[in-house]
Amino acid sequence: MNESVPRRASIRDVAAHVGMSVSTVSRALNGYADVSRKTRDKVRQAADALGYRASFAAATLRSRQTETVTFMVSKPWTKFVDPFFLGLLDGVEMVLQAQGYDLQVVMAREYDKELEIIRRAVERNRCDGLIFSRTRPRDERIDYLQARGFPFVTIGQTNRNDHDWIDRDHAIIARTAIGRLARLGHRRIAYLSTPYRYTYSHHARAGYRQGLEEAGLPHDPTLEMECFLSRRTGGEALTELVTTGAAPTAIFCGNDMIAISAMDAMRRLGLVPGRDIAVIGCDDMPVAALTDPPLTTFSQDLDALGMRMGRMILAKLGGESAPLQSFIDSKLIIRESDMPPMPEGAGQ
Amino acid sequence: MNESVPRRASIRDVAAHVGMSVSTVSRALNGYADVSRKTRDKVRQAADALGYRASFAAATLRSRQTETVTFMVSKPWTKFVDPFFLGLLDGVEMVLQAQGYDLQVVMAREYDKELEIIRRAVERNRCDGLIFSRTRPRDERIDYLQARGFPFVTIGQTNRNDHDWIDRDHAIIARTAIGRLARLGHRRIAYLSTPYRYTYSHHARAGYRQGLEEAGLPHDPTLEMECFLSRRTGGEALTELVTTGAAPTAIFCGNDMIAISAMDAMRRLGLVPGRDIAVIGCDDMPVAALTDPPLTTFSQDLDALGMRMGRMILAKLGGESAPLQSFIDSKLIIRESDMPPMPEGAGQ
DNA sequence: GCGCAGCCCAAAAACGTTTTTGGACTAGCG
DNA sequence: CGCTAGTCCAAAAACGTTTTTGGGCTGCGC
Repeated sequence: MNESVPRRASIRDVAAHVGMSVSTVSRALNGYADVSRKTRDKVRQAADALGYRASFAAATLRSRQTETVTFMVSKPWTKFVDPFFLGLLDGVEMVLQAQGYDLQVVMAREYDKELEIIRRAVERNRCDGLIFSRTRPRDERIDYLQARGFPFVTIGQTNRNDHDWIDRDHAIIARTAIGRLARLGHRRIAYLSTPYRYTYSHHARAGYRQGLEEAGLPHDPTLEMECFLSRRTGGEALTELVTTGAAPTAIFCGNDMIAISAMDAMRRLGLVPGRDIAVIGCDDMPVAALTDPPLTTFSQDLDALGMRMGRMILAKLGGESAPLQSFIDSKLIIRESDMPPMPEGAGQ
Repeated sequence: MNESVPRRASIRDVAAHVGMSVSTVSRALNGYADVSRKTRDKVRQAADALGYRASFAAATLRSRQTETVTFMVSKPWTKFVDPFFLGLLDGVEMVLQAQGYDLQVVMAREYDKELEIIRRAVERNRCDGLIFSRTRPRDERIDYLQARGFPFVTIGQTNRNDHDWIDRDHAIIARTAIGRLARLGHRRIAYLSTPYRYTYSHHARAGYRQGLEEAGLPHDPTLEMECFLSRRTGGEALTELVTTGAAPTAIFCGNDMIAISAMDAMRRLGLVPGRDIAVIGCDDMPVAALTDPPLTTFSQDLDALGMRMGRMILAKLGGESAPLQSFIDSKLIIRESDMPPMPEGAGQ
């Protein structure tokens, strides 16, 4: 179809053009020290003139280096949830490209496919390092990569936790939220959890319980509800709590989507979100500032998170062998959804 | 570091294992017709047993085929704007993977870098086809690819328009919006445009003007304002309109972000969005349903758009040479922000 | 028995780099 | 002058596939 396009210049052409050997050209282009500055300049100039670029396939075939990091994005990060994702990528890409690395993103539709996607990438040698998230307490992706010694960084921890990760400290976040609600005077505080298949949900729950204890509040298991994106949303969980008569006066939600969904349900039940039931979310999605009332929630500095991840994976590729593990800051953003409880007897 | 991992099985190993030649194994694995079914099964089985996977680099080096499509996402698609992006990717990926193609995403921080990114991908042979968006009236990315005969599909048109694209019909969208606002009784309708560097902004403006004409309304150039994400946001444009005394009673916004920003400014000016100034947006971002008042806007079926793009690029890779160009449907989603104008004299 | 398809397969070339190996030249030192 | 170290470079091997080329079987028709 495009036969008319002249064959691309190869390294041989460049070598012929400058009257040097192929190996010298290669070494010059790759910045090796044992080629004189004059030679290097001459080679580079010739390469530019001929429009030469090293074939990616040939280079990685020989060197076994792709200079590429793959970021696998899990499917439930979609629609509403994904502002998180893109902000993150931005940070990662920024630090990778500064070191000459390419960032590639692949999508995983279902969790079942994630391991296969990783195996493909690793075994076909399509990247030098991996980044992914949504870690689970027992995560086969991590088992696989650890066994193979392949460099990777995750967002989130696991039970084994002997690998490289970065995470928010969800235990502290939850504790902080409960502490604040308790100080406002709430005594029945529910935890609307993200799915327990993810490790961080457990950390948040632990923080929730610790927060209750510190505030001297009893732990009522019926106030802990696991929520999902489709089946039993935050709204459905809240409705359940209210209609079974176990209504809390405040809720802490594992993420903003749950909080928004719950506030929606409150309105449907004739309750005023924030006033009748206080709510604190987590993530500080852009929408959080726009809800009614504006949502009190926990921020995350996505750029910082992304850049930190980029630096971590680069460190790994550079040969760092000690596990790199770190928490990233998260601040409570106080808006208007966390009001004190209604005075006794003033309710319905 | 990971020297202990046994060398990966190569095609030679599986050939030896089944006692056949390397070429037969290759042909069997790649499903050529001239290898018997029995042989193929035997080979596949051996490959599985040995955990063999063809080296990506070696395969593309020889065959010049990457079986990969690259999607370049432009930077201004970030934070708030990106639900668009991820929904799209989902559709594309779905149809690509059904044909055994991989989808890769790369990010472009600034427009200046986009051409360079494309050149790198094409000239280093990292993909067989490209998808990108945010087309401009004169778009050097497209000039480059067309000249090279490299397969690509864009979201959006250009002035040359002799390439493959998919787009919403922004002229019709704008016309529809103006028509509706005019029928509601509005006579001063502003157009808060997306940046004119993008082709579709011009189409929308043309539709806006045509809509005015069809409604028998005069065209007042001061009611056309170009808006950006940072400098002169929708809110700033609206403030300008109102404070210079040229206030419209309705606005049509090139996208939902502009609309949201404008509604925000209205409140700051003591105006009630929807009631004092009607607003219609475009995109139907998830937030649109949550604004106050809920935003009337134009939908886009992202899955459908993505899948259509996937099919288009596959057709191109399959050798289709005629230009593929198509519009994708967009429906007006009526919510509450497009109210009739206030009765004369009832203002402030 | 011979020729001819049709099916199956093996050997080797080719893809375009990077890396290894080894050697030539120069400068410095005794 | 001879030796050594340092600098620069060339030739060739290697990476792991796919594709090309060519050839050996088997069965069938004559």
